[in-house]
This record gives sequence, structure tokens and C-alpha cells, in this order.
Amino acid sequence: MPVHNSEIAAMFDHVADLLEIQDANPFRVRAYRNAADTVRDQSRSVAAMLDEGADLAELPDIGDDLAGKIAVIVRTGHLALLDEISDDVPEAIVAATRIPGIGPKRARKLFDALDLTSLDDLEKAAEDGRIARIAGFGEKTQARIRDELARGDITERRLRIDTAEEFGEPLLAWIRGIDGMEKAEIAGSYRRRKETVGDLDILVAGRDGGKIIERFTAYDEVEDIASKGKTRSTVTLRSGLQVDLRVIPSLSWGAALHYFTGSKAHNIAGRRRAQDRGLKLNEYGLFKGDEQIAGANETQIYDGIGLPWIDPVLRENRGEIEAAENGQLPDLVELGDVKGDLHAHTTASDGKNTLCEMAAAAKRQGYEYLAITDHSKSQTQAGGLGADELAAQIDAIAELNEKIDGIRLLAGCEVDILKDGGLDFHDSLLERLDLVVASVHSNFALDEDAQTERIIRAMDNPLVHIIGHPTGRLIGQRRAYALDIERLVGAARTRGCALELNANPIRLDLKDVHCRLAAEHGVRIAISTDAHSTGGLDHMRYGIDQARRGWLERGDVLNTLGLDDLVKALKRN
DNA sequence: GCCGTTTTCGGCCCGACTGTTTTCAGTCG
Repeated sequence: MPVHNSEIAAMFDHVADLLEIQDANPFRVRAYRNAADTVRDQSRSVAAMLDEGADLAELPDIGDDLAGKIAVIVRTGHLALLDEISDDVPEAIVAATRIPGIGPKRARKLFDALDLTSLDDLEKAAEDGRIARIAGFGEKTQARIRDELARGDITERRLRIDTAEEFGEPLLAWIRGIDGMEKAEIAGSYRRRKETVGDLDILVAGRDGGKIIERFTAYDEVEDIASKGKTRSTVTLRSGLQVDLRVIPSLSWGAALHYFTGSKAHNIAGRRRAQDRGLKLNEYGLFKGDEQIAGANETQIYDGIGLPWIDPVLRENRGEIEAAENGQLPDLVELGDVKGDLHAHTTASDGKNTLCEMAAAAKRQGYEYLAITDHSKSQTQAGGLGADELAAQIDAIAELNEKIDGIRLLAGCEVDILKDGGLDFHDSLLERLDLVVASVHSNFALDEDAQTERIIRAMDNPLVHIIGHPTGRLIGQRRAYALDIERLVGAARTRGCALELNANPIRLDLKDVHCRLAAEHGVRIAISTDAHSTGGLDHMRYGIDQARRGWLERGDVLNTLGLDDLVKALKRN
């Protein structure tokens, strides 16, 4: 069983957590966290890289020591250091650091001072007043610990980007109505368009921070105010979403926007560049000594550290700074480049709108084409079409195309990939289609080899144009099935098959680093909404955001082709 | 533990806020 990057990264993060509690050298702790980030961000499996004899010490923030540890993990599945320090630090202390306001130092002090061994112990101590008697702790801290533990939910909770928008956009609109407010934006991972966000970082330019924050904390969805100063406040909304607000002067707007957009790794790299130039970069601006030499807008900030402006979606320290330096930033695909949607359902299977309605909605999107891809017969619960029904739909689409202007419907199907990699319809029927999307909807539990081979076998059929939602994950609900992405990408390339980036915000499948991997190998990506209603076509923008995070350019995306070019591109042999 | 045109030691990003103190450590982003 190959060791996955995420498992190695989790081990390193765990080591960092434990070392921190042991009060180890903070830079050593950071080294483990940086290495975890590096491993997690690799689009290729480091186990496979090792197999090929790669020197992992060439990766950023991985030196000889950690490269050696990775090799051991890959070989044995274990990390001796982790086993050792796990014995010394109760897991409950790590869990306690997830309580807001409790970090490694205070968590350890709590457990040591009161001789605790579990979170239950900690909760009891909070209830009977023992915590407030520890030096450095008081009533407020005790109450917070008690309340957090009583809620029973101190695990990390991230919201999908579309959910975050539901709360964030109305709040932003409300903030923009506050007196004395000059500008406001949501920064953080929201602005970087990550698939999930942990909290909202809202930035406001204005003069009287105290007044603005006073109004902000009066928003009617605010349930709890964790902190409230003249420039900064943290609240929790009724929905449980944490919101951080910062007020800064207009002269620092660009610096602050840059700073609070992150990512942390991108910022650190930026501050290092500033240092290298004898400058200091913080959220107020770029400084030479005491003199502010940039700050009002982001372009100035980047200019000051010798770079062109970098799109927020790229700010993950995954090579964007080097690319910017060399004038090789990607010319990212945009929503306006999209000429059509290649995956949509109708009432014929489990969609909510008819062929006609979907066609009209696609025309309103300004598209040249829309592929109708209802489910195939194995998808009984989704009203999958039988062979006769699909044949009838092909005729209905031909007929409708005669009658309508300004949009071309492509006759397609989202055909099930069966357990053995065969398809749910005979080639004689698939041949009549303009477009075939092949997807896995069953047997998720196959092992990695079997699952990978199953999908590759489906691609062996030249009638298949696109593999739909290739990894099957549902964000926050279902893990991706076991799959060797690199093999899949390699197979897609040699077969001329495209991979889907499903734009539905619950899927966003492929994810960003895998899109980048595919594009690097010359595999085209189809960004498709998998719309089950006319409204579902609007999800395209989430797919575009994800594609941009994956460094995709227009030429990497199948459905940026106009109709004629698309039809040519769909001829696989 | 990583890193290096200041290169094998000695650095490692930076500021606001809270709670508990009474000048600051810890936490957070």
C-alpha cells in the first residue's frame, strides 16, 4: 500500500504539534510544518518520486534529514520520532490546543499543573474552578474552556466556498454601508478562491476604526464577540462562521489586502524578498527605514519587491514567485473564455429542467453549445436512460437543433463505467453521440490498482471523450476513491482523452494541483457544471476559479474551443 | 530542521489583542 503525500504531511504536522507542546526549538517546529506543506502541495506522489530515484532534498524546505525520514515513512509506514514523542505527550493536550485562546504552552501548563490526562478531566477542572487558580489563568479563560468543551466540537471546521459566499456576501454588503467606511473586501482564502475556507478575513479601509468596529459587531448575525479593538475584531456568527475584521488607513490598503489575502507561505516569501532588498514589508506598507515607499495598492507592493502583480488564486508559494520573476506567470483562463458546457442533465434522467429549458438557459449564458449528458441505465436511482430512450433523445436533440437559433445542443451521455471498466452502453449506440462523458458512480471501494485500471480501461474506448469527476470526492462528505492520478493522467495523454474539472462546488473534482499536473502533461481539461437544473449552469465560475488555482490557461481547457474546433477535437481517432 | 553571492553557523516574518498582570507572555492570523 503506497504511502500518500497527505499521510506523510499529517505525520510531520503531528510531530510539529507534539514538539511545540514539548517546547522544542520553534524553528524546528516550523521546519516540520513547512515540510508538511511542501509534501502536501506536490502534485506527484513523493513515494513514486523516490521510486524513480529522485532526491527529495531538492524540494523546498526538505533537507537531508527530512528526506531520509520521508524515505523511511514510505518504506515502513512509520516515523520513529513520532512514535517516541507520542508516548511523552498525551493526545488530549494536542486536542486542547484546538480550544481558541489555548496554544501549546498553556495547554501543557494546564495538564501539568492539574495532573490531567484527558479532555474530560479538563472539562471537570473547568467546572469546579481549578483552572482559575493556576497562575496566569483566570475566570475568563476558565469559562471559555468550559464552554468550548461543553459544545463538544473543537475539531476544525471548514466551509465550502459557495457556503462561505452565502454568509460573506450579505455581510460584506452590510459593511459597505457603514458610515466612514471607504473600501471593503473579503481577503484570505476566500479571495484566493480556495475550495473551502476556515473563516472570513474582512478588510476595511477607513479612518475611525473604533466606530467601524462598533457597527460591525452590531451586525444582527453576530452571536459572540471574541475580541474588539480599534483596528481589529473577531466575531462568530450564528452560523458558527468566524469573521475577522481589520480596519486600516487607505494609504495601507494594498499592503493590507496583500497581507491578509495570503497565503501565509506566499507572504513569508514576499517579506523575505523585501528583506533581501533592505526593505520591510508588513500590513501597513513597504518601508525603507521609516519611509513608506508603497502601500496604497497591491501592484505597488509587488513592484517594490521586483515582481509583477500576482493573481490571488496563485498565491500559494507553489512556484508563482519564481514564475513572476521570470516573466512566466500563466495567462489564466477566464469565465469569458468558456464557449459551452459539456456536462448537463435534463428531466429525462435526474435533472429538473427539460431539454428546451436547458437549451434556453445555456443560450442566456452566451454559450455556443451545451452537451446533454443524461445518466445511463445502470443509474436506476437517477432515472438513467435505457438504450431506446437515449436513441429517442438523440433524435429529439437533432429536431430541437433544427428549431432553435444561437445555441447548439450536443447529443451526449454520462455513461457509467462498470466495475470492470466496461461501459453501460454498446459502442453502436455511443457512436451516434457527439460527446461521451464516462464516470464512476459505483464500486468506490476498489483498491487503487483496480480502480485506476478500471478507469483506464474505459478510456481505452476511443468513443469516450471525457472522464467525469475523476476522483469521486464530495467535499466534506466523501473521500476520493483510491486512485493513482499520475497513471490516470499518463493514460489520458496517450489516449487523447480529456479529464473533467467538475465545477459543482461540492465536487471541484479534479482539484487544483491535479489540474496543473494534467495540463503539464498536455491533457485537456473540460470544465463542466454537471448541471441538474438551469441554475446549475451558473456553477461554471467555481470551476473557473479552481482551474485558475491549477494554473490553467485557455488552451488547456477543452470547452474554450468554439463549436467547430470542439467538434474536430472530439474526433479521437 | 532548513538554508546559503554574508555559505557549515547563526539566522529563521511580523504586529494586534487578550488576559493577567503592572510590564508582558501567549495566542492568533
